[in-house]
Amino acid sequence: MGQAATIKDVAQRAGCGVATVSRVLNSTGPASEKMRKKVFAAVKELDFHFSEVGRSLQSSTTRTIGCVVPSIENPVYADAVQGAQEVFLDAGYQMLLVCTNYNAEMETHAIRTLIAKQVDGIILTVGDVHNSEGLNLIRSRQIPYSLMYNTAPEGQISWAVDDHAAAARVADVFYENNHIHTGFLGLNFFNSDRSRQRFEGFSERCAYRQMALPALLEVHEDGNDFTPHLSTFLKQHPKITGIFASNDYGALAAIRSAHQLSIDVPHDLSIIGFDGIKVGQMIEPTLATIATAPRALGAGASQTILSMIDGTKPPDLPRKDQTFSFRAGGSLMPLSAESKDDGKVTAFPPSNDPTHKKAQSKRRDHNEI
Amino acid sequence: MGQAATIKDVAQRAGCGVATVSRVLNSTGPASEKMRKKVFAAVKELDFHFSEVGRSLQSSTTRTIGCVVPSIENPVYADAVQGAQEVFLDAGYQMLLVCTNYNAEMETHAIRTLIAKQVDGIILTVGDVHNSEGLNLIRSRQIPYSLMYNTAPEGQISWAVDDHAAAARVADVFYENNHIHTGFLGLNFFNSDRSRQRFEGFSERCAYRQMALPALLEVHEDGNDFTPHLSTFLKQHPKITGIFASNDYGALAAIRSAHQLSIDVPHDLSIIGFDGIKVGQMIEPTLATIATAPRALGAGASQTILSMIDGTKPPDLPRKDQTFSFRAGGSLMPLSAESKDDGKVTAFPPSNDPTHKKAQSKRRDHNEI
DNA sequence: ACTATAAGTGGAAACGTTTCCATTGGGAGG
DNA sequence: CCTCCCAATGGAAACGTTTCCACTTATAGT
Repeated sequence: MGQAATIKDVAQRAGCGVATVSRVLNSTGPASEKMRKKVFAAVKELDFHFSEVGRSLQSSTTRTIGCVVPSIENPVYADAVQGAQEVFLDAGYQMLLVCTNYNAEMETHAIRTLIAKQVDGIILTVGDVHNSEGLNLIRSRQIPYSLMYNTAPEGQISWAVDDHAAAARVADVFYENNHIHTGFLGLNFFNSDRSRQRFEGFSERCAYRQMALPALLEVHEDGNDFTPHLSTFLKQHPKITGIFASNDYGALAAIRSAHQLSIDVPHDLSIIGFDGIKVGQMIEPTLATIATAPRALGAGASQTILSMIDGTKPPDLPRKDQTFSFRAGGSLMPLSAESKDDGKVTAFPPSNDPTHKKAQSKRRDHNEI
Repeated sequence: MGQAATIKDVAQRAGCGVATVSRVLNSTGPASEKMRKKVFAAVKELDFHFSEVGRSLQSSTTRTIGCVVPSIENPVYADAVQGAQEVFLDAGYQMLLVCTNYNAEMETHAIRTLIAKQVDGIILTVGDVHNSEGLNLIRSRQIPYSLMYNTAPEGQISWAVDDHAAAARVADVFYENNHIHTGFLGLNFFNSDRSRQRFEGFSERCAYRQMALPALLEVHEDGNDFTPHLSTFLKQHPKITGIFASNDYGALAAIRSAHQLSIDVPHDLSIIGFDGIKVGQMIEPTLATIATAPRALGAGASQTILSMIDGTKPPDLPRKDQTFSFRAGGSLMPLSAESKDDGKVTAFPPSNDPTHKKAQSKRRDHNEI
């Protein structure tokens, strides 16, 4: 079995021209039964398979899609990529995957190469949607594409969670549970516009609800040394009873650090995450969070691209408020309304919750250390 | 900017032949300074980039690698894939990713297509390494490949955790901590030879240590209803003090279910997981587990393939006992030696641990309900 | 001044397909 | 028996590269 057989070998073996072989194998033209038999026999004997490269050159179509995401170590992207991949695979496309590690240069280079490889479409999450060289290339080349997890600029399509609205929803939830003084835990705050969007949405709704403006605790991904940061933060902002973390890992880290500081979650401190990773429901306490559907987003983006390719009607984008939902969990607990000591409106009648009082004093103890 | 410019357009614009353009751009032959200037100018004006498709056809090389894994929703594979991808990207290769969802048919089909696309190499995790049609195809075509996470059959290369030895190590750990009666929690037991290998390694070492043979609790991925299974299992095997879960998610689920059954981990029941996922260290109690290095495995497999391609010396496979390490965690606690009531050798002097006694009685209460 | 060499260049073949077009042959309708 | 048509077929061009080879020109050595 030396080198792979080509269509010429088949033609020779079957005693016909290459055109006939092509027609038979692709059922794309007339052929006598006799010839068909001979061709199929030759194919079997030679174990022939078409070279997609030759095909691509001729048809200028590769049945390959490019996918560019920051990292699949983040399960949100991993799920989205997998969702996308399944849709493409079903449609007969394979997927070239590139992880950029949040590096703009890699992003540009990867996209350039994808274009050179003549992918039929690109699905991507860029670092900065308003200033992406790669994205510009794609657009100028008129290659079908869909953004993912980027807030879509005017006239562009993006399958994304509405970070702004979701974060606002978190503010509502805190409000409904009488948490007036909150903090925002931002991971990669300056590296990811998503994190910033969440802070913005959260802050605005807090203001609208006449809650205290959230205090910002910005942390970098690297640290296992998060506990001292949290400690300092809570001392600086002793009134805080709830923390919104910009993603679930941040929320888990916060729970863990709180534990180490003898701050009980949720009695002393409520925590809400973002993303809805699977593990959030497998731990104790379960994580209150914004649940999202990464697979569905990935699948949607894929279908959009497929429909651009074959000209069919693209799927409707989900309504913005359907891109997420709040998922209750043990890390969030209502505060008795009495502790709303800041003169704001009282939405719920006070309830005497001894647990909470104890929690309060505990916190105070801690802060006075 | 209509259709993409080709090398012919450049040649025409620069007033030379295509051969010259090719030589200039690839620095693969002589060219006068004047011509070089003209060519580069033309390239810039036309925004020319080589078509990789045309190149591939001519060079029968695609600078593309195939990657086949069961699923990247499992962070172990996600990390391995990302590790592999980075190495390939650095070497100028991109990666076609296919997730098979543990489906043998998809596996075969995907591999067939990858071969048709003439990938320069394939990195893969197959369902059954002794009976994989796709793997046979790859081998008969003599395409550079490396297995990942499959125990390598004679003469094949695989970057994998030594499941057997790692599981044995878990048995040792239980033994050293005086846990003599153990259970094995197998996820996807019949779907994954990895799970089975772990059970085997664990059982054998238990036998060698003269511990009780582990009871097998087999569960399917689907269930949130794991708690009743665990309850039944523990009633049937009341002596069990330690459970080895075939992966970390199983371990987390076990901890959670134990919690719901008012069984305290680790006081009433110790749990050890497998894989060492990141989140295992972010929760309370932290998860004792077998830590593995998926990124390193993925990177190693990639380098093996790269060296097969360019004929350089491949990296050495890690020594089998270096593919994993035991990571201590709060979910495992030593048992006082006194409770080794089954007449086996006593490796450690008894220590009066009141906590443990309490735990024992608690468990008994539970079992009698 | 004349050759031997080297540098610079372009034409054309090859890679593996698909598809247009021309050619052949046979059957049906006149 | 002669046309006409259509089915069946094969040759060849085209897709975008690289590379072999042949050709021209200039340079240097005698």
